[in-house]
Amino acid sequence: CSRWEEEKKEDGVKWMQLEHRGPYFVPPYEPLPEDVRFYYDGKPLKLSLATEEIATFYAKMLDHEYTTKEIFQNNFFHDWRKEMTSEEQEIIKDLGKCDFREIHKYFVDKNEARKALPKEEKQKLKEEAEKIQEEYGYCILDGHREKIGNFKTEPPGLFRGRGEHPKMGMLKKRIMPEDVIINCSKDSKIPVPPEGHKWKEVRCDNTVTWLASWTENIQNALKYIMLNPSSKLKGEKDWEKYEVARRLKDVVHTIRAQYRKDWKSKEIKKQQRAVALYFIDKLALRAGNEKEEGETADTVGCCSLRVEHIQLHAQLDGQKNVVEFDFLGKDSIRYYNKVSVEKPV
DNA sequence: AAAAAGACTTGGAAAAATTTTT
DNA sequence: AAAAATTTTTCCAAGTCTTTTT
Repeated sequence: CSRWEEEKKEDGVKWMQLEHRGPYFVPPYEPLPEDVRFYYDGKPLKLSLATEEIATFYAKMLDHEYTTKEIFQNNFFHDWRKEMTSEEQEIIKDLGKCDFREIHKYFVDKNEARKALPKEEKQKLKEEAEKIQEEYGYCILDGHREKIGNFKTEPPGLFRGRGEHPKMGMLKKRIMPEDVIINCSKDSKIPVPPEGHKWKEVRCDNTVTWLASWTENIQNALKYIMLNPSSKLKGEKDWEKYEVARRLKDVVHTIRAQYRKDWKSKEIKKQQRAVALYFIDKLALRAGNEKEEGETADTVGCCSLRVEHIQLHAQLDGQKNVVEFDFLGKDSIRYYNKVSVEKPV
């Protein structure tokens, strides 16, 4: 019996049994050695543990272009100050007077030391990582041992949006067991939270595929621990997708004919839809959804294109009827293209 | 009906591992 | 053996689409 033929489940039900060990938490912060110092206004200043940790996030990024951006600096400094003790808040009032260079150097050196480690030391580290992978990297789903995609919680750090993101530099907080919702089957061994902690919630919802989730503090969005694409659940979904594509192949001619007809429609909506469909088909543009302004970088897809994103030319570079696109798409990737289109468009 | 929340997929960048060149 | 180039893997923000709430 092939894995594809296992009994069909009820509508929406994704599994009957799910057992795992919960997410693997990143190790706690290790304080800097005494001789690695932070300087404020030229003088060394000993920081509290929490403040120091956040300082290291910034220090590690010192040679990254992010740290030269004003939004990044402002967001970082604002969030950093929030976590300082009141004494620290009294002193540290200007990011320009903060000197992270010694901390930065410490991490650069540390990285190099790690690279130069003797071969057997490296081997040992590798084996330890594999042990963790064995323990936390797999789950039991309906009797099969399946690989998990991301079994570690995301480490704390500074948010790096893509493109001109208004939230770049904000503090991404450490995920605690108290933030995490565990999803597993009732009869399974329920994962044990780390010593001295408890889960936010343990639930048994077999209509979803995630094993654990938490709310991330930057966008206030949910993050999930899910299976690896090689797993059965994902594989099946993927297969469905290709099935849809296969069916599409048979009707694509009809769709193309329909939208050509709709170009001449009297209804403006129909016309717009037809033109959009044409661009998606011909240029493989993304569909494009609505989204909140100011919360994210300003990017668009096909249906959210605005007039300022295109220019029309009856004649350009020896081609007729050219549409010139210029906009930021997913991840603020610039989309720039000139296409000659069929006349009515 | 609209808006918000939830659940997944996507894909680029960075890191790590591996191979090739010097 | 070191360095450089290339490939693979990991990571995670940012999309899309669906479901739930208002």
